[in-house]
Amino acid sequence: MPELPEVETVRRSIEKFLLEQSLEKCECKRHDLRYSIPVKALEDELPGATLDAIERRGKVLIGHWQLGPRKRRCLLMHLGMSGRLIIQEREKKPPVWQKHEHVRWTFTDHLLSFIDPRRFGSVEICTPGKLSKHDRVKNLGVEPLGDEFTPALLFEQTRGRSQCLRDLLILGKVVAGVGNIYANEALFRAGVRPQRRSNKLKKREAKVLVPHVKDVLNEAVEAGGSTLSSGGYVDGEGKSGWFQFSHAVYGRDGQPCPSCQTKIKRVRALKRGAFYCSKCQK
DNA sequence: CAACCCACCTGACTGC
DNA sequence: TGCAGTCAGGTGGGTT
Repeated sequence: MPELPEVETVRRSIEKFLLEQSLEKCECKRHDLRYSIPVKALEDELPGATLDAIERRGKVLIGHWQLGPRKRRCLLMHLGMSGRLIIQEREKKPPVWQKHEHVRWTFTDHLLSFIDPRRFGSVEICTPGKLSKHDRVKNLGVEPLGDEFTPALLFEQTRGRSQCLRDLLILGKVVAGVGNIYANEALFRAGVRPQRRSNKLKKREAKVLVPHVKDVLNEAVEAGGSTLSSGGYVDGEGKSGWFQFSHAVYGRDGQPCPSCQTKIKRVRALKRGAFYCSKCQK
């Protein structure tokens, strides 16, 4: 569900409302998410701490907490397919736990809730020193919106790989945070089919694909992400995104291509849909 | 190492 | 209205 733009939108909500705030308590309703939630550390160690910074690596949110003069911890949060982080103003009475609300952080003025019906998401904790070696972070490719993601890097990384480009983009080893929606959209803009083998990508195609990946992601962040259906993604304040109305191919199989009116096709790869225009994309 | 398949889990939607 | 089948924004483990 949440790809980089959705995670970035949530990150900004958290930054806006929770930075420098002190944590009063943390409660865990259930721990059996994708990885077992460290209940004891969250409930016993974290209260009294201050959220110093919130950063994003790919689709992973990393909260930096100051627990004491020399004690710091990093909280890694992944939203999986259906996860949400919702911020509410604190009322006199704590609200009843929602269905699928698994963790709740109570700050001085706000509540932060981690809600995840499918439980593919995770909440983990580690020390700052071990952050770069953490399982959720250590194998991630470059940030797509950063300077390291260049046509030269993409071209070099496509050599010797036969997997299709859509998969190369979403699997995170080369570039981190691009999911199925934005991979399909960027490939459409670049005129390259999602099922094209990576090692068949030409240098001049890499040159246009990389800026399109960046543009699609930046536009989606500006639009607050994509909300695909009711009950779908919302930002920290519960607001839907609207980039779904700008999708050219994703989820539009059978509908006309916005550029040439040809019917958008859908194929399956890695058990997931890939969408393209057979006329505009080669 | 790379490619591929599958499982994890719940809910929304489609078609009969 | 119900019920079965299909699909979903992600990712890591196992197998070939």
